[in-house]
Amino acid sequence: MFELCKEEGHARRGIFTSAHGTAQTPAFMNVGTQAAIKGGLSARDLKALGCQIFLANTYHLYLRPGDDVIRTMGGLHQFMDWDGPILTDSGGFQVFSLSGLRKLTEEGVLFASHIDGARIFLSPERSMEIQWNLGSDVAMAFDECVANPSERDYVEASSARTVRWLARCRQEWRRLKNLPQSLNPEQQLFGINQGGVYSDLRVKNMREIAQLELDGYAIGGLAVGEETSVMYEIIEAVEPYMPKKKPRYLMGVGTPANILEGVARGVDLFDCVMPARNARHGKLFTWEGSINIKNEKYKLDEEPVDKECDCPVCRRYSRAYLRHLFKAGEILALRLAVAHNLYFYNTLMKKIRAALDEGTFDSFYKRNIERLDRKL
RNA sequence: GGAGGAGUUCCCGAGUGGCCAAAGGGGGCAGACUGUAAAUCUGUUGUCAUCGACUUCGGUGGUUCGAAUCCACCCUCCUCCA
Repeated sequence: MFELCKEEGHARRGIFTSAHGTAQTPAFMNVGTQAAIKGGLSARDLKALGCQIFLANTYHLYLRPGDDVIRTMGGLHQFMDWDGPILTDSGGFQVFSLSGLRKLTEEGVLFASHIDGARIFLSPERSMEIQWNLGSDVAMAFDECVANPSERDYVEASSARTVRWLARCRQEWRRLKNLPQSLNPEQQLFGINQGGVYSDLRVKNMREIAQLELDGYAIGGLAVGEETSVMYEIIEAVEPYMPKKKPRYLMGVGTPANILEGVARGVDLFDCVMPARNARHGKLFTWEGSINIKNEKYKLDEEPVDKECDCPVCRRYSRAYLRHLFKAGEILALRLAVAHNLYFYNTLMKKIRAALDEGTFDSFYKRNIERLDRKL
C-alpha cells in the first residue's frame, strides 16, 4: 500500500505500508543480500542507523541456506531478527551479474551455482515460490537485467520476455499468497521496467506492465554501464507512464547525487550496495563529498569523518583512528565505516523528506547536488 | 683459532656472465566500485625523465666487449668444531 502525501515538481513525499510496518518515502533500502549487512552489522544495528526497509536476495538465499530452511525457521523476519519491511530481489540481477554462469531460455534461467557449480534453475514461478517461502513483504518480479549498452534487437526481445515472465510471476504469486499456509499473506508484488537505453522501448514496456495493476513499479536495468545522463533521461521518459498512486523504485541506484536526481524525477524507493561496499573499501560519504579514509593525509586528522554528521562513529572517532583501523586490517574498521555510510544515506533520505514536507526540496537540491558528488 | 654458510632495491626473498632496474610475496602510495561471486579488484613503488639516460645487488680492487652473477682481499652475521 502506498499513500502519496505531497508533491513538489516531480518529487514525491509518501508513506509505504507493508505487513511489517510503514516506511516514509523517499526511502533508501539497505542491502543485505544474504540476510546480513556485509561489514558485521546486525539487522538490529540498522534500526539505530535509521534504516526503514531491508533488502535481501532470492538467488543467494535459495543457494544458502535454502528457502526451505528459512521458512522452517519462521521466515526471514524472524530468522534475522528484523521486524520491519523486507523487500526481496528476485534473482533477476544475478542474470546480469552472473551472466557467465547461466543459460537463459523462455522457461527461465539455468545457473551454475557460483559456490559449487551445482545446476540451479530459476523461473518466474520458482522465484515467486522462494520469495513466498522467505515471507518477504515485497517480492520483486523475476526479470532479466540487461547490460548497457546492448543491441536494440536483443533488448526488445528481452524486455518482451520479461513482460511475459511478469504475467507468470503474477499468476503464481496470487496462487501462493492465497494458500492457508502463507507466511505473509499480505506480500506485495512489484513489476520491473526494462528496455535498456531505448526510451521508446522503455515507455512501451512501462505501459504494458502498468496495466497489470501491481503493488509497485521498479525501473531496472539502469546503472549497468550507461552514462549517468542517459540514466536520467530514461527515468524522465518512463516516469509519466508510471502509476502515480503506486510506489516507484529505482533499482540499484546509486550515489548520493544519483538519489537526489532520482527523487527530483519522481522516484520513491532506492537501494544500492554502494554505501556498504564502498565503506568496506575505505570510501566514506560526507556532505562535502566522498573521502578515502585510507589516504595518507588523514594520518593525523583529529576531525570526525564528517563534521556535519552525528552518527555514532562521527561522534566518537577521529579520521586518524579510522584510517589506522583500515591500515591495520581490523574488522572494526568495516563495522564503523559501514555504520557511518548507511547512517549517511538514511539521513540523506530523512533530509530529503523534511525538505519535501516543508516545500523546500528545490532549494535543498540546489544546495547539495554539487557538493555531494565531489571527491575529496 | 679452525670448518662451513650467508649478505639483493622499504622488508622477506628469487636470480649464479648479456633477455636485470632485477621474479614473487609483504609493506607503502593511489584508483575503481551503483537490484553484492567484492573485508574485492586495478595501477604504482631507484633517480631524472618523451623515446631514453643515469646510479644500484656488504666494501675495495680485478677478469671480461659486458658482472648482482667469476677472481682476490676486507667487513658483518649465522651454524658447527676447539
